[in-house]
Amino acid sequence: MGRSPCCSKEGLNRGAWTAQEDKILLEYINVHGHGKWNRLPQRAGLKRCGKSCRLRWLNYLRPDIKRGNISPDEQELIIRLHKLLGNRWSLIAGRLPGRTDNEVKNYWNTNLCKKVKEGNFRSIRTEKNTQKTKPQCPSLSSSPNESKLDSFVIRPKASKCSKLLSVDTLPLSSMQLNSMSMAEIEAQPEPLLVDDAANNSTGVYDDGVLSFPNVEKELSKDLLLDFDIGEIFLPDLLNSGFSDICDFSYNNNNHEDLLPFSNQHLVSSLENLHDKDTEMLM
DNA sequence: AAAACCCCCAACCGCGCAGCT
DNA sequence: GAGCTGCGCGGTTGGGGGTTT
Repeated sequence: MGRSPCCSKEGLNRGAWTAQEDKILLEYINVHGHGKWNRLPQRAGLKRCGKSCRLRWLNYLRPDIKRGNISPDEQELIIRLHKLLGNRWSLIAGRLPGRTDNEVKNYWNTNLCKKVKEGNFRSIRTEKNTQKTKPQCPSLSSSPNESKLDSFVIRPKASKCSKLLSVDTLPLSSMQLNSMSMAEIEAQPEPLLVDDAANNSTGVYDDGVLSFPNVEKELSKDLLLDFDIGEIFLPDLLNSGFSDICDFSYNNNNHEDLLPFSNQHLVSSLENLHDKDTEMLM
């Protein structure tokens, strides 16, 4: 069938953006907001396609972008999240305030992948754990001879989530999980769906922010949903049971022992948190 | 000094999903 | 349900700056 191009290529600028183009785009977005990217260039008077404008805004012009100097904590988090999620750059970037998926992806491909592949990256927190097996780089392990299971990466269906999980069910470490029988795991309570709670809660605006008091009450014990993402997330995450969950080896062949329950929940939570973050930015 | 090589990263491309008609 | 549009994602490319020979 084929898909029509997103825009006519004729007469459009390509390549690096000029300061003038940046200025025009910024001014337009400051006045009109972003969205409707396909119509934006025409309205703003830019000779660029909508996709290009969107990318420029998301990866470069957005005011909350943090550029350069990826900290050791961020490095470690990227590695751990990549171990868990694979090349889900947007999800990984969603856990790194101010970082874009493009930046995380580039950073991984140019720095961390090599380090991880060579085994050069020593975890800040696990320096003392000397028995780590050498990790592999899932994104590059494309050799047909390699078992796909060698890079144990959860790849949940990439779809938008409208429900939020209560993390009550999450703080099970891999050690806890590994010591549980499947029956015990299946007996774990169903996660709370925030949609359900929201249905029973009236939204109120406070200083222009929509909130659901009942829901927040329910979730106030939920550490992952209650933190200040920018300041608290990294240390919290690195010091939480999350690290334990991630501390499985790429080379672990006993994949049946890696309980999908915990990781699937974790991934769902990350995706949901990502959605929540996105909503908060809107 | 200049050519060759390497590396980084901004930008592009194609595809898939969601929502609307 | 089909078709279309808008948007987001992940893989890839190529320009330009830095380093080596």
